[in-house]
Formats: sequence, structure tokens, C-alpha cells
Amino acid sequence: MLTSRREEIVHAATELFARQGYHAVGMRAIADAVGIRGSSLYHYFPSKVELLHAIASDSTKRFIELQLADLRPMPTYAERLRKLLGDHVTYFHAYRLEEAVGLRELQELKASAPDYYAELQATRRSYQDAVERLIRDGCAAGEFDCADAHLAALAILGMVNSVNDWFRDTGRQSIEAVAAAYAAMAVDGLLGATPR
Amino acid sequence: MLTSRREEIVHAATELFARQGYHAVGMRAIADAVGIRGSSLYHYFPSKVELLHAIASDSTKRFIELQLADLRPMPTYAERLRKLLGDHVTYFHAYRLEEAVGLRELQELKASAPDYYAELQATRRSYQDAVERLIRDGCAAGEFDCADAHLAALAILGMVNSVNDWFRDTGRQSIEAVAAAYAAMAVDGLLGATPR
DNA sequence: GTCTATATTGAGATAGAC
DNA sequence: GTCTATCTCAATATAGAC
Repeated sequence: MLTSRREEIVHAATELFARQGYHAVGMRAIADAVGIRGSSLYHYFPSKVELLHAIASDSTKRFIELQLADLRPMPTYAERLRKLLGDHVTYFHAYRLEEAVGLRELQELKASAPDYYAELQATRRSYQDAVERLIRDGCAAGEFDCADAHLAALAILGMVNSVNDWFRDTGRQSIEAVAAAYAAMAVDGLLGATPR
Repeated sequence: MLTSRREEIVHAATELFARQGYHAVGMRAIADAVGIRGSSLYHYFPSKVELLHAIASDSTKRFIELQLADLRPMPTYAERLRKLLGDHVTYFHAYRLEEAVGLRELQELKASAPDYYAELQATRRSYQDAVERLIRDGCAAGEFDCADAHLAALAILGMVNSVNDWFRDTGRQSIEAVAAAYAAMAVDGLLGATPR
């Protein structure tokens, strides 16, 4: 599964950062989890913050590329957005540790590595813009009913992003069921895609 | 404004924790912000984590008491929920630093002070339950249209909680306008309170 | 690529004078 | 209630052997 030592390190750091927070985890703890000495980590990453960047950046960029590529081939705006949001929730669940680190340690990245922060924010922004455009187009086409596409995009993204805060695999519903339900609440409910 | 030195300390710590994160801020930095020495802080708080608890607990409990007290006197469930959610957004904005710390450092509290964590989670849970009950009652009364009141409550709370992530006072809309718009998207949109 | 050894800095917290 | 002085520990990171 984990082919390279580098991947092994990123994986261990992701788990520790997600569980305890970036500053609460020392390089020694990461090294222990991998079975090497602290100093050996510096063979793979020049600093701790580069490790954080690798975690936050890799999964976010992969996610957004996937989502934006998938945006095109659908008959209606409603179906397009429902699929996008459902995939959003399931991806966020699959990479919940990475997303937890990426979201929670954003300001740490902003303070310690401003370039990386700006880059990441730009990537996120392009995704938010794509969702907003999709909503705007759906409104223009008469599929959606919404007063402010910008606000609606923010509200819906806030909604789907929050699933990881409460969802547990041990609960009564699968992540796929929750993903479908959230997509329906957003598209058919909030945006009124299905006439009532 | 800040009557006691204790309040002054809590206020300074809130700002610093919100901006830099709990572990990134030392007791010395908090003391500097107040104009005393680091050791003097221990006259008011026995440890750093007690300070965190004071920040997270005070504002959360005050908020939830306020909101639950306000729940009763309204003619319809829709109006009741619209008011609750609007107040939620404006309160969260007024106490955005405290809420940022309370939400982001939850796991720190869980690790360092499990009792405080459990207490705080129970308080939050009672609020979530109240919102869910309100939605369920509104559904039973035929005012709302929703498949799963539990999921709807989680989705709506995720939505209103996310406003602080993007809202800035320098933007084009006031917080009151955003609060009203979010309440409408939740109640009239997601829950379909207004017939379309 | 991993190790030992270490430099350097700052953390949280305490003792006890005033 | 605030101070000075200090304890103890752990942090990130580097140098250089193997």
C-alpha cells in the first residue's frame, strides 16, 4: 500500500496532526510512528511546515482537479450539482484526516509558509467559483430558484464541508446515503430544483 | 470595558489563540499582551488549559442559554426557526474569536481536559437536539417538508456555523443581512416552509 | 538512508521575595 | 497581585559518521 518511506511519513504525520494538532505533535512522534529517528525525517522534508504543506496541498489539489474535470457531462444543472456535491461528501470522508488537517491548520500555513497558503487558497477559490457559476447557470436556465448565487454557494459548501464533523462509520447510515441526502437537501431543497 | 484583570487576560488569550492557535501561543505572549510577567498569569489560572476552557466554555454556554430561552414565543415554527438561526449567525459573528477557538481547539480540550470537553459537548448537544425537535415539530405540523429531521438539523447547523469562515465586515453585506439570508435559505429553501 | 550527538531555543510551571 | 529567578523538559534543526 505505502510504497515509499516518504509516503509512510506523510501518512503517519497526517494521522497525528489530525488527532492532536500540528503544534502538539513533535518530529520525534512522527519518526516514532514510522520507526526511524527524528533526524532522519529531514532527509525527506527540509522542515516540519513542508510536511504540513504536503498533507494539505496534495489531497486538496487532487480533489479539486477531480471535481472540476467531472463537471461537464450531465443533461441538467440539477443533476450536475447533485453529483458534484455527492462526490464532494464521499471524497471528504475518504480523505477526512487530510481535510481535517488542511482546514484546521490553514492559519498555521498562512503564518509559516505564506506562498503555500496563497496557492492553496487560490485552488479552493477556483472550486468555489465553479460551484457558484453552476448555481448561477442553473438559475438562469430556470432550474434553480435562488436570490443570491454567491451566498447560496457559500452556504452549500459550508453544509457539505461539515459532514466530517459528525459522521462516524459506526452510525446508522453509510456515507453514500448521507452524501445523497445532503446533495438532495442542497439542490432540491435549498435551490428548489424539484417543484413542490 | 474590561473591568477585571482576569477578563483582560481571557480577552488577550482569545485573540492570540484565535489568530495563531493554542499551541502556537505561549504564556509569555499572553502576559506581554496584558503587560505583566508570565508567572503572574498563574495567579488567575492554574494552567494554560484552564484558560482555554474559560474561553471555550463561557461564550458557548452563554450562547446556548440565550438561544434556548428565546425559543418559545412565536406563532409559527418557521418564524421561530428563522429567528433562532438569524440570532445564531449574528451571535457567532459577535463572538467569532471565542467561537473560532472553541471549535478549533476542541480536540486539544478533549486531550488535556476530558471533563471540560464532555461538559461542553453535552451543552452543544442539547442545542442540536432543540433545533432537531423544532424541525421535527414543524414537519409534524405540516409547515416543513423534510425527509430526515436529524440530518436536516445537522446540515443547517453546519451551514450557519460556516459563516464565520468567510464573512468579513469589510464586505458588501452586513452580518444582519447575511443572517437573514441564511435563515431564509434554511427555513424557506431547505425545509420548504414557503410554498413555491 | 539512517544513525548518534548536540546546538539552540523556548515552552509550562514553581518558589518565594516584596 | 506582581515580581525575579529558575527548574525541567521538549521542541526544531544541524553536523557528520557509517
